[in-house]
Amino acid sequence: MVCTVNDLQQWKDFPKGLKVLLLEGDAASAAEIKPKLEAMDYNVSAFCDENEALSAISSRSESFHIAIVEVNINSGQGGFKFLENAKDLPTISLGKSGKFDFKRSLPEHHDEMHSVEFLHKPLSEEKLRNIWQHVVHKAFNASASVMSESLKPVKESVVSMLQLQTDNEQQESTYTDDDPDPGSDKYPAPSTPQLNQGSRLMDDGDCQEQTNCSTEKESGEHDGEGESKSVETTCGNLNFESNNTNEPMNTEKTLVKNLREDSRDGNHDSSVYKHTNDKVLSSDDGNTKSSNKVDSCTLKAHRKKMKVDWTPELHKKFVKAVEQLGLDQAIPSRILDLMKVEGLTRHNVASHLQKYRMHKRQILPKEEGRKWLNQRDQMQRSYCLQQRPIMAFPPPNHSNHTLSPAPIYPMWRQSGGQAAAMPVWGPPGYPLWHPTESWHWKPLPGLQMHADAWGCPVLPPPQAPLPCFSYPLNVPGMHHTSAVDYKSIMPQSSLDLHLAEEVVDKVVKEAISKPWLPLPLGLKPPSTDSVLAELSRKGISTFPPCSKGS
DNA sequence: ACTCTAATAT
DNA sequence: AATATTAGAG
Repeated sequence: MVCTVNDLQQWKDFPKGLKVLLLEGDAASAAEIKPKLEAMDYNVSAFCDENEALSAISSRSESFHIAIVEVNINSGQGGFKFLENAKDLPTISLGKSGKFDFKRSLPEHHDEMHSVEFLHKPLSEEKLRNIWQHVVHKAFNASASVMSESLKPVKESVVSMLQLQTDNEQQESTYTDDDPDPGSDKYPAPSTPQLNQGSRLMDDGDCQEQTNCSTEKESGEHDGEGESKSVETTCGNLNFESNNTNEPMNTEKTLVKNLREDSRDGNHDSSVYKHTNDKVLSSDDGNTKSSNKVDSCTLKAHRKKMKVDWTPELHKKFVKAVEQLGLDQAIPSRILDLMKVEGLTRHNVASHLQKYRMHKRQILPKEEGRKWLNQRDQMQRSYCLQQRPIMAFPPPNHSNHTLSPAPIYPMWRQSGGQAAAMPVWGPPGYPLWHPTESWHWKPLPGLQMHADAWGCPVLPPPQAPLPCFSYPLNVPGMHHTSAVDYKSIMPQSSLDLHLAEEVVDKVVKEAISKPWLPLPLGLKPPSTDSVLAELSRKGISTFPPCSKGS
């Protein structure tokens, strides 16, 4: 039957001797694959007849560790029956052609249910070799169900890990030398150069955790989790390293971490950082070369709080939530709600928010100050522009002075107090916003993808599009808005007065504080429409009707 | 009870 | 270096 964790532990030179059932449509391909598997020291039983295979597993099911089954979508019985009946076995489905996504063509219930993986026919050696990982996975699966819920994370990390599995480690043909650690570092990841940068600090985190774990373990003050112990050990021995070069099985790569509120919260449901879409993923931001390690820490996690890995994805969610909330209302709890990331705690968010705000405060005022002067730079592609041309100047060649070359859009400034964070976004596909004084979110040089980390090119949520100007409103009929207000609203214009830009700032300031005057620099006031939209967004609906146009 | 901030710990 | 944790204040 299925391998247990213990089995694995005791398995001397795993995966040598792994018993593989091969069910192939035709003898020819069976004859082709079988030797390959055998060359890897797998113990292969090949079948061409589904029923034979079935009776084989039913009569001595314990003698197989894994099955590789060719499924044939076109012919009614191509392997499905076997799949149905071999649920106990980790089963790899084999697709005839690599040309189409046969996985999708499978009857729904065959999806994840019965196969641990789907492979296309021209099988690479690596893929064949890696099948042992599914056995491991299954073992974890089983133990997880026996053990506490808290082990799920482990299982899941293994799962996701396995999904990443791919072509690596071609070099050695076998794992031989009784090394029970087939995934260890001696198989360096052949990742694509440009992808390398994607690999991130996860490892640090893991290591750190690992440290924690062992420490904690040694202190031994633990509930006698005998089982978990054994798994831990096993985990420790199994360091998978896999690379993702495959069709990215739609899944974002995830290395699941789990979190938990501290004991006083008594919040037990929070443990796992994962949820299909809403998981705290760690990871190489969609990159590759992930060196995933399943370590004891993952287990431990259910005791200790784990660090949240604020990946760009996660951060994006965060930013999106913040923007959706409208900045001034962006408080941890609400953000948390919006993010809908399981396992994430308010604390986590708060902490992140703190950083986020600091960042914004640090860089935005400057940007803001320059914006006005910088307008010449903002290009036409601006999202804002499509609604309202702001700039009267034609785009210049290049501002080679200090000005940020990136288009910055005047944003709505929120009075309300300190943190006047503001979204900066732009049209999709435009590499706007290079945070000039970019806070190195992920200081990987050249890793542009992080530009949007704090970056904000998060598009305005369709539900609550924000107007994208911040020019102080001066609408006919709204004259009660005083210049004093503007000052409090945009105090930053005085910040840089002592700098070289002081002249510019002056102009800006003036424009801000005297909205009734004609705008300098060809600036146009915001349209009434935009103003109204913003007002209504802010719940102000009682304003005198005003005439269109300015 | 929650948020914010700063300081400090990991 | 990035997060978490803590503490004090609002």
